[in-house]
Amino acid sequence: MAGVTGQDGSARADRMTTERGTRPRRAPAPEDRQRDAERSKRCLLSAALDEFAAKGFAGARVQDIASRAGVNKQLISYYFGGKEGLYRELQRGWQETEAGFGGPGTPIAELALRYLHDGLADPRPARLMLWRGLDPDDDQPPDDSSVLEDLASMRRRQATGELTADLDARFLRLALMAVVMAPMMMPHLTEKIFGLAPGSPEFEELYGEQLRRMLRHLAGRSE
Amino acid sequence: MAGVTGQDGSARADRMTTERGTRPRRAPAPEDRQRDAERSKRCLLSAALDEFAAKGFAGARVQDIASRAGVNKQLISYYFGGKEGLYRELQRGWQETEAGFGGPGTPIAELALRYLHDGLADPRPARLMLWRGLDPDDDQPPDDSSVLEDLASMRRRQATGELTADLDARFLRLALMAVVMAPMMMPHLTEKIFGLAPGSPEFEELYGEQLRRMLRHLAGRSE
DNA sequence: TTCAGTGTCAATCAGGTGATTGATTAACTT
DNA sequence: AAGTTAATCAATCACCTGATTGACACTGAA
Repeated sequence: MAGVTGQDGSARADRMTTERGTRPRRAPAPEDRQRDAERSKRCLLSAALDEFAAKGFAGARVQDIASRAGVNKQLISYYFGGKEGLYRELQRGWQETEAGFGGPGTPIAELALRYLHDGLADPRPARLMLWRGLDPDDDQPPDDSSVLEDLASMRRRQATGELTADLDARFLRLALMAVVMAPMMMPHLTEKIFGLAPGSPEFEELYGEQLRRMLRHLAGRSE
Repeated sequence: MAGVTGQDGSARADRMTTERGTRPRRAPAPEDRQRDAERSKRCLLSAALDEFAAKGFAGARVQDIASRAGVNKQLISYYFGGKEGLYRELQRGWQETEAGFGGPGTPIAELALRYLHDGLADPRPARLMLWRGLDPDDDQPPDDSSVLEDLASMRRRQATGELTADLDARFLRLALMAVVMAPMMMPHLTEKIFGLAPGSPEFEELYGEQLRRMLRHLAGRSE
């Protein structure tokens, strides 16, 4: 984290004397303008996802987030109202893009594999969720709708015979989620057990196939 | 936890003047002596388990641990060499009592239910483990032996027909663990899905039965 | 009673935290 | 060209962290 600062007085002086005189004054700069609030926000959010996912809220340091984003740490207060605001914004933004466990027509195995793939490719959101779940003073938003939706979807699959009706839909929902997320939640243990890095293609291939087989075991009779 | 402190100057003065004069001088106090290093250590360890399990290492505060234990926070340094030493000691002590996933003759369902029961009754060790797994700069001890043992046990069960040979033993190990631990790892979500507190007897009964059924689905043919 | 050793604690320390302040400048408007 | 606004940052703030210090009382032995 030491070499990323690069924000001392000299650099500013350079810009003032050299750049200002060199660059054409009337160039608004299409993509690489020096000052871009949106880009700064984006960088901060991305860096925050990294840091929070890696160390949790209590363990993350705003200085590290700012350094990673390449901006001054004060911007966190400026744009998001502080560390906590940034954290909240992160959750808000992710919840919007979350598709829910739905997907009416898609086979459950395909859904699970997609979640597995996404989670292994970028475990940050899953880890963030885990950390939130562990943190007692992290007020989980109600968000009942998507849960109910998922349960309805599960029951539909049971009615179709895609999933066994022998098991409670709620159990199926939680258990399936747990199995899919296990490699992201316990990467150390996973690697120790499988001898493969959870992020490697080999692992995804292997685990995905196992997931498929497990779901076959949990299928209803008519399928 | 607020009333347990009782460590201000006045209290000490009281003890000095009143108690010393009142209590018989030659009473070594069998169980409730005021100064008992072992008891202090025990209280600190218990309080630390509470705090670390609840907030993780970074989120826990030594002052809170000391207050909960009813002793001065300096004792943490005195007995364990600081916050980190206490954390390590906690892990060491727990690892010793951990029985491993073994249990040769016991049915796998019974083992799973036992783990479920223990975990629901006191989720602290499980949560601590979770937190350790999440924390990147928490050096997990190798501890390969128990993992290998568990895998061997799984394969044995597959050979017996207690578990299907269709699935990889490694997958079975991780998946089963994930499903058992899910309610402890995601208590909020669990309660939202089931409408029951993970700690309630009703939930344990329900979840346990589901676990049993799932294992039946994953049983081999001969059983 | 005296005396040393251990258990305990209040006071303090140095370092790091996130937040605030005020100044400076890029980008835009007139 | 001059003025305005928004974006950025260095410096500083008050606070809190875990660790250290130095004292002191309880305990048991002499």
